[in-house]
Amino acid sequence: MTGVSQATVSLVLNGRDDGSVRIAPETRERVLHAIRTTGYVADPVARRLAARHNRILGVFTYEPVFPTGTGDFYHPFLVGIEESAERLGCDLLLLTSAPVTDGRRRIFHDDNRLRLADGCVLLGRSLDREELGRLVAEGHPFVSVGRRDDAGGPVPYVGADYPVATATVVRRALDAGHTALAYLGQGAGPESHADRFAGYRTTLEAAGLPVRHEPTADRTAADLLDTLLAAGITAAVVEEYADGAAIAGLARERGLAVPGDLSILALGDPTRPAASDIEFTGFRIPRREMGWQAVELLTGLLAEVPGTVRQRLLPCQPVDGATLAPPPSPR
Amino acid sequence: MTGVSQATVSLVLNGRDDGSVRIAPETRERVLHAIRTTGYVADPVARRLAARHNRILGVFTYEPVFPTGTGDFYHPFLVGIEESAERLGCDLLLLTSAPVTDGRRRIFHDDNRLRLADGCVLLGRSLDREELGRLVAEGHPFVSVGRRDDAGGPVPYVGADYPVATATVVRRALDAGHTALAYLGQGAGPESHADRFAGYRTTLEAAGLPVRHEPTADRTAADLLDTLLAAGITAAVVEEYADGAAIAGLARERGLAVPGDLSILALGDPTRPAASDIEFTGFRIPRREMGWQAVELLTGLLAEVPGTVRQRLLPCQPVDGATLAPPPSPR
DNA sequence: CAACGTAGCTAATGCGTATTAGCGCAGAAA
DNA sequence: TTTCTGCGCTAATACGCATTAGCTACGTTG
Repeated sequence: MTGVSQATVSLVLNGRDDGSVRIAPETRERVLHAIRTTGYVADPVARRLAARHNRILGVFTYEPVFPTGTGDFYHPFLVGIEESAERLGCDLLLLTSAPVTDGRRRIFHDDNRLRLADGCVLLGRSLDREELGRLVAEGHPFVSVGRRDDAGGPVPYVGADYPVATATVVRRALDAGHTALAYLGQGAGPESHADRFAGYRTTLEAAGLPVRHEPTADRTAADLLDTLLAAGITAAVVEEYADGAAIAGLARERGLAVPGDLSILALGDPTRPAASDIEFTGFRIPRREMGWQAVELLTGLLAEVPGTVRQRLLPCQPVDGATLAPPPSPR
Repeated sequence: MTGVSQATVSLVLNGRDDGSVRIAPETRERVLHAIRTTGYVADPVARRLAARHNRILGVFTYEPVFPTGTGDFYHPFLVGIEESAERLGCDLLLLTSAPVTDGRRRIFHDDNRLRLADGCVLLGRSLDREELGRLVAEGHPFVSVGRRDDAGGPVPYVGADYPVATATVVRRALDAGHTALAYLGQGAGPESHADRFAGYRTTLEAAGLPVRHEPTADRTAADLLDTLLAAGITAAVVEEYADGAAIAGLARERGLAVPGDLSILALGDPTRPAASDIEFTGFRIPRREMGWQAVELLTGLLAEVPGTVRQRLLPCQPVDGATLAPPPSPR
């Protein structure tokens, strides 16, 4: 159309104006005009193949991205991710094709489109350590949403500061007069659980109080409640919101007052749908902010911005709630 | 590693076994072994460049994908889209980079990654007709979630059958004895609104009743309620759930009974956050199913499956609700 | 007038794969 | 022995762009 070479079009298209390349303003205008009238857009695939990057960020989740069963726990993360991506002019590639093997999605399989993206954000309660290690080893740029232990190298992440948030909540209980507390949940396994428990443990140890821990896996609310009451526990620190809701509901059914007879502290937002109109004392995970910063961090890594902090812990927001009261006076 | 050519690796990788190509089982095994040990994965970009498709589906929304302000109205669509994509082994490319011009996102801009995907799902209340026309004209495979009028050609879509759903709701009101109804909302503009109004109009006309219509734009709930009462309306058919909630709330504040004094029929789920504990009589939009089928249809188009129905209307699910009662006996 | 510089552009190449025509070779047929 | 046949594989090319060395034409300088 313009009698100009493909190279020139490419140069104009990319607005190359640096010292090494010069295009006559008149030619440039002619080409731009042709581009405008034809609506020509460079093929993003070829572009990526040649240029090695394309402003596409992968998003991998170990659970469905748009969850139905997890009470939309992940939704706020994605809101933050999307906002940030939009601001930075990036597209998001949801790696939904990852096949489920042994009950979980796998990043690495024989047709993964991971490398189509410049980098990748990882989301999920527990990431597969082997896959994480491989990401590190192969040098794929990525950021985890949620703190992760090293996996053959430091893992870049944007996490929530569960130790501090949990410690703060526990200290509130101590300040209210509680001396018999128990941690309900795994307290181990995924970093998010271990971190909570660590905050709980150190706070109680510092106060010289016993560190009680009740696992919840495969136990009924009734069993748990019985155990707590038998042990004289006055404040339950629950890892999972849903467990807190179940116990609170049951306690009230039995005529016990929450928090009058039993205080309940929830360590974060519901990850499973939990029907409850109670507002629990505890904290909120800055999910949107975490998603937002994860993308920020990832693009920072990609641009190799010097001085980028690769591991960030964000503070959680305390929630006063209505489930903490002084312990009942001993009978 | 195996002393074999790149072409052979490609053939093995793609499991080519058809008559035209033959690989000795032994060689094949050697190559596969090398692939396994090195964890080699073909570059998806180069693959796409050469093969012209890559099982990536674009998702374009005219509002943010993970909405905060729209009360998650779009979320169920995305759940369906993701489920379907996962089942089909497709990844999703969220076109979040689309810049906002004149208050809305634009598909076509000078760096759109649209063509990176094999096809595209479009989501949003009202799609830009010009852009829609261009998609059709340029032959981009796409499917709209929600019915769309032709745009320089038929638009493939998976929509909700608003005419029938609305007609059904209105007929319920007629059966309950109402003769003074009014439609509250735009009733025009986006197809979804026009379709609702069409269902309303035809039903009333068939019954020989007047077709009243009150626009809601820029009007307060008080103004609307006054107008309805002054006109002796006994049943309000509201396009927007949130408007229904506002009017119902206000009516009750004023001591009116809903539905005793005024029945309110909602034409679908909330698109704006609406705090209301009322369950409105009306219908539910099969959002998840729509998303699901949109992806199905799109992959059908891409595979050029013969006999693919390109325009589908899905039935809405009636909701009995608690806001329809016989009209009050005239005073 | 020759050597040199510079602005403006193009030819050529690489990115990593899929595809296809066709080559070499071994065994069968003549 | 020669010709034929089909199997197993490879060389070469296309895909559409970004990049860069280098070419041409037109001053400029000594």
